[in-house]
Amino acid sequence: MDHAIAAQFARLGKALSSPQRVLLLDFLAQGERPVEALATVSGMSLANASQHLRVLLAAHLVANRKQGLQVHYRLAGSAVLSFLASLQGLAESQLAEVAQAAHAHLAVVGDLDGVDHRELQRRVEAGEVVLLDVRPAEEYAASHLPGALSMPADKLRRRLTDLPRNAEIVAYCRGPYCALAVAAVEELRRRGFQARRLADGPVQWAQRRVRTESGPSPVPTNRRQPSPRKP
Amino acid sequence: MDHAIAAQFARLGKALSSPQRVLLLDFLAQGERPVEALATVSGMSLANASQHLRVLLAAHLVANRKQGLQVHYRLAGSAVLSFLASLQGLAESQLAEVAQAAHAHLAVVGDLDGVDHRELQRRVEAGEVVLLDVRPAEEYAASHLPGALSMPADKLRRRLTDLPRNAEIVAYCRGPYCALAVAAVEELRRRGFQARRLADGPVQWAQRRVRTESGPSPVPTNRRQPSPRKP
DNA sequence: ACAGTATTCAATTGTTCAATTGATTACAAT
DNA sequence: ATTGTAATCAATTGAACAATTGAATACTGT
Repeated sequence: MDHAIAAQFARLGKALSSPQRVLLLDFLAQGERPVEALATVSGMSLANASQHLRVLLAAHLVANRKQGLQVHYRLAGSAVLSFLASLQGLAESQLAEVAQAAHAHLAVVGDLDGVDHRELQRRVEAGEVVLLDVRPAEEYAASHLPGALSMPADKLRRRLTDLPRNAEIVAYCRGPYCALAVAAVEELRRRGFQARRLADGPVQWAQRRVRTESGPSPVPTNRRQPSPRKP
Repeated sequence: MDHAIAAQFARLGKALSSPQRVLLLDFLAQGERPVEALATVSGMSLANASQHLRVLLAAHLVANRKQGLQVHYRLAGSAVLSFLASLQGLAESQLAEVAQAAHAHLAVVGDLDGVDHRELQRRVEAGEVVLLDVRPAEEYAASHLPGALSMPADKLRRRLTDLPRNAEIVAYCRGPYCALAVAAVEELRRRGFQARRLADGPVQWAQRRVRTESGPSPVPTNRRQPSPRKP
């Protein structure tokens, strides 16, 4: 391999060499976001987030588009998403720290991990399972599992009455390293619901070619029976 | 995703952020090598190569073992190999420079790229194709395609008489970014042989789960008919 | 045109990194 | 024990990087 070509590969490594940029990519895996939202969610100053995004842009890992005053960033393509999946896979297999950290405070008894999404889909459609997407509404809108209800973590408590006590509740969020669904499941169990966490998130869906939908929640703020059934 | 977990992912990115380390990983993808060999082939000083290898070791991307005076390094597992494949895939899809560089001076008319290895294997066994592995002998020994002959690039000229003029010759080396097979094919064509390059190398074999063999060449320096036939 | 907002740019700081050099360790052979 | 060799360590240099700050740009709404 030539030095010049190795340097090109290293460009991608450099882009991934900062924890902040990895964090940004992970958020971008949830869908397109404006700079300010990314800065807030990753805990960086606006200018700093902007500069990190430019680095990712220079590495062609993200793309952006201007809409009014805001600049929306997104992953540069599905290749980036599947690469992130393989990076996470590598980290889990090679870095004991990652697996340990993940399973230490991010696991709940009865986690669904590496689940058969086709079977899950069938159970959702049959009404045996209520799927909860506990990410922020924008991330649900960008991409979610078919049949899932948008139930942002901070609104869960207020909407408990919408949830059935006879069906199993499966909550998911951004992926195996996201704490939202863990907290949601623990809360639900405390309230007497039968709840489990689905560890997969958009990165894993992409890797396993799981079908997704996009668009806003079918039941925005209504107080109706939210469990979707076959017509 | 937590900051601490992102930092773990970034460890891997950091390890890949230097062209020299990418180069080392690419050579290690060919098989286990002692430090000195890696330093030589990558054009680094011994101390420098050693330090880069320690960085890769700290990231758990490589492992080593001591044999006598020498320390032999190898990839830490097959997960690393498949990750390298996905890194190369990402680079090709996202960085126009890579694809361009590769196809500029590393392509030969009639390259086999993304070939069906099962079909290739059949033709090799049927004697319709002579497979040449033009990498150094150690790399051939570490892993090669079944039925391939070890024909290091620097010995090709002396062994031209071993090659058939009626069968097609397919040469491969370290992968799409390796120049050895390109040079070999051009040389062979000048001499009137019917030759093509197989762009795949060990990284691609791993990705496509192509069967490989290891061990020394079946015809070390003999002047015998080297074309392998079915018994 | 004007004010307001989202983002980017530019200059600065302290930190981290890559390569070189020379010294040191670990081991094998004799 | 002594010698030689492979690899690593330690200390140094200059270069690249991350975060902060304040200014500049680009666009919207009025």
